[in-house]
Amino acid sequence: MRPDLPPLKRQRRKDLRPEEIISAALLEFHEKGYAATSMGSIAARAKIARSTVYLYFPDKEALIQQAFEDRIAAIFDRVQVDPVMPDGDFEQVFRAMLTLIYTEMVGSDAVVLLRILIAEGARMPGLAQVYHETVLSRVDAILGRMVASGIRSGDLRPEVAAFDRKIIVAPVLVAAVWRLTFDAFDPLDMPRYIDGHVDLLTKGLFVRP
Amino acid sequence: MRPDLPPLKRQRRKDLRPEEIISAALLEFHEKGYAATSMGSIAARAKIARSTVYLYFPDKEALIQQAFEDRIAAIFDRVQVDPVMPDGDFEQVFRAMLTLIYTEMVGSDAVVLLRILIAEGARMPGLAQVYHETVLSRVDAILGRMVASGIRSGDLRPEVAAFDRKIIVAPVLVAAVWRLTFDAFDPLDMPRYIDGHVDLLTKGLFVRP
DNA sequence: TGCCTTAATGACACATATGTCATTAACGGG
DNA sequence: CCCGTTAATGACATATGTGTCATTAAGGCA
Repeated sequence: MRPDLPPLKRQRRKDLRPEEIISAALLEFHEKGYAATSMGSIAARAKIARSTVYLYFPDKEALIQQAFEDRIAAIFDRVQVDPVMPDGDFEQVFRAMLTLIYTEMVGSDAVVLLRILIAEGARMPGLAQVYHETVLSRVDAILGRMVASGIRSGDLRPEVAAFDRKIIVAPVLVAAVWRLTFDAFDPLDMPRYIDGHVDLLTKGLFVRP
Repeated sequence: MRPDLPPLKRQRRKDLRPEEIISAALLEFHEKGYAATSMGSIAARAKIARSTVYLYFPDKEALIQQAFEDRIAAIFDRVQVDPVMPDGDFEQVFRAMLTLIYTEMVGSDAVVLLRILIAEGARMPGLAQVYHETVLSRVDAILGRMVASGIRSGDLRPEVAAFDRKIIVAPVLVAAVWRLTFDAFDPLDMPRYIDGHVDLLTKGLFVRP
């Protein structure tokens, strides 16, 4: 295991720096939180001088803003499916969709973003807005189309159209928060959790014969 | 309107200070976030010298810990009902319980605590533990009793017993987070939200005839 | 009223963060 | 191969925060 200690004399790579800095920053934010993280520790993690960071980002807020836009774009690139799923078995459709959201939510940078957003969102409207416009409104729109289609096909109760659709996906967010905060001493049983969620949803949303 | 500027020479009141400091601290935490708040600004808000704070709390972490315990106790003092509600109309029971949780959650210090918890919980296990042991496990226990009773009476589907009960109250937490973060530019319609939540819950939890 | 306990204060020594700028050296084109 | 552009650096000036301690004065009691 070669220790990367040989300090590998200074390198010039203008185009790679931003991404490296963002990655380092998100790691630091994850460990210490946004407010408690200094530009110095970010630079250290990226193995560059602190002043180098200022070459690419005017300050910490610009950095987190850029990080948000980048990572959110990455998530949607990865998912990229616009689930116009078959109108067939709606329970299956919901389960598939929720499983997708769960896996995209718990793994990856999305959780870190979420935590920063909750912690600092009120003081950084830019972040909240980006997140709202991209992630939230898009998810809501997709859900809206699914629900409308389900009602048309007679699978879903018409009253569901009036729901605030945040209610439908709320357990996902709670699961994410739980893993961030309480999982250490009261771990979440994900399969059981998802089963419960789907069961509650379908039995609640579907017209009973 | 008498300006309270006349600096009202220094007062000695050992017994009132802790509460005053905690209140000031929570206001600061709410505005700037926990990590970004300094002992100095807390002292300023409480109108005392910074060094006076150290007379009562060794550091910021001890202060927030005490604040948590105090405020959580206050919430339960205020609520204090152990809802062994009538087994009659379960939809009404759920609605009453959820309305209670909603009002206790959105107003008051509970939201500030929640935000701090999500932001810093991973780095401050003490906070997470207090919150988990008091608020969460108690709410879960109450819910558990309600569900068991509902199943016994034949109102609730037996499968509900296997649910992770966090799913049932998840929309409450989402509403709280939403108000903290997105309400400024996409306000939450609470009555409609609660209606949707109750409707989803009951139609999902109840045995259909 | 005047004294004494001690709550409250202001200042000190130290630590950490920010943003800027003159200097250094990587490395690609001539 | 060397030289010029410029990415990268280290140091400086400034700002803000922490924790401690000797000093001050509030206010209850004799």
